[in-house]
Amino acid sequence: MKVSAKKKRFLEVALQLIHEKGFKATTMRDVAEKLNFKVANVYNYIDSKQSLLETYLFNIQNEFHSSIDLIIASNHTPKEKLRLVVCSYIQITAKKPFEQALLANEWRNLREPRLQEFVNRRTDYESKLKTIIQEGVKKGEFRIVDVEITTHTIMSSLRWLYIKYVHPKTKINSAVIELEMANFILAAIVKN
Amino acid sequence: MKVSAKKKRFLEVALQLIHEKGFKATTMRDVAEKLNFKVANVYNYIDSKQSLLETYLFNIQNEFHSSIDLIIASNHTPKEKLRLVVCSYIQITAKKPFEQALLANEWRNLREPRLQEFVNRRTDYESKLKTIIQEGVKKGEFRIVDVEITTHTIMSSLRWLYIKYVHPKTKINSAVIELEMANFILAAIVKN
DNA sequence: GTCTATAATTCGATAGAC
DNA sequence: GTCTATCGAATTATAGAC
Repeated sequence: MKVSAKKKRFLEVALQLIHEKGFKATTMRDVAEKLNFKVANVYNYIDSKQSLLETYLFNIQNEFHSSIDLIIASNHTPKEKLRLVVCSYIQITAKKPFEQALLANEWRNLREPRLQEFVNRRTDYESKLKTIIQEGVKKGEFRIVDVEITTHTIMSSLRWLYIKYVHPKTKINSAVIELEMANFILAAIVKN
Repeated sequence: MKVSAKKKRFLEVALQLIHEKGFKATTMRDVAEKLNFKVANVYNYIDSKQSLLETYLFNIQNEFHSSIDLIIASNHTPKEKLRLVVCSYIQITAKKPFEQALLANEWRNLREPRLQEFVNRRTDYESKLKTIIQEGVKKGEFRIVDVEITTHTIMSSLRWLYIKYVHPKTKINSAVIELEMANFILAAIVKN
């Protein structure tokens, strides 16, 4: 399915506005105004405001899953897998910082049954990461940690990074960020 | 100023609803209904929906500041200071998990000029933590890290914890969580 | 403190002409 | 695809009686 250049622009503008003001606070009138047309035209591009949110969230969520699935299926050690998860997380964030911001802040605005679907898939991602941690502890690569707390903490520690890309004060070097973050997280749980 | 038991109950119910549904999505009708009276009575307890949000956010923000100010003024080493910051952060979260959730998720709904005020104070808190990290690096207690990234990462890693207290699956032992989190964060940056 | 009634706005979405 | 016009619903907040 082809997406026209106009629709692409619509989706970008809406995404940025929703990030800035929040989903509920962003009106379709806001989006239309920024694109210099009237509200009614919004519905040339989307079915509803809700479906718009769903598009952003499920697309990037799928991307995270594809990425971690590849890593889990690989033959790396848990330590290497964890480093790869961190780096790929940052790469996705770098590529789609606004979507990542929505993932962090706006998913609550989904409605059932999509909300439950989203939460389930997020839990699923957490379980995948948890498996890596667990394996690392079992193999003696990682310190003995509370696996659930550690998994949540690692995920949470990465969650702020979109700010770096949304509001770049200077030119961003993702390699530097990847190194810094991976060092932090690995140092936190790898055995000496 | 005395707060009546009824007002206290009102503030609690409203807080929980705002946490569950989000600030924008929570209507004063929702709150009234849960308290078994009509919408109009809401305004016996508050001036406006906005001022309600401000109350929650600035109260807990002040608590975080009081706490870190004491730690900074102490004679502890940077490493000990960081441990204390982590532990006091968790203690405040344990005491006020719903307010902490608002701090993480709903602050965007503040309006100017209070929004700017809030953001400034938050930046101020970050600077205080940054100072501790910087001191630790300078004294050779901490690895050489990017101080800004590390500060944000530490703060972000703590931000999910309210979930543990809002949805307690089992009886929560805060001492265990404090130990686990402090170990994680200190291991991440303390030199061997 | 509780109610009814209502003002004043805002917003998502549709109808239908061009 | 763009517009005007408008519906219908929801929401914050106030006025005023009891």
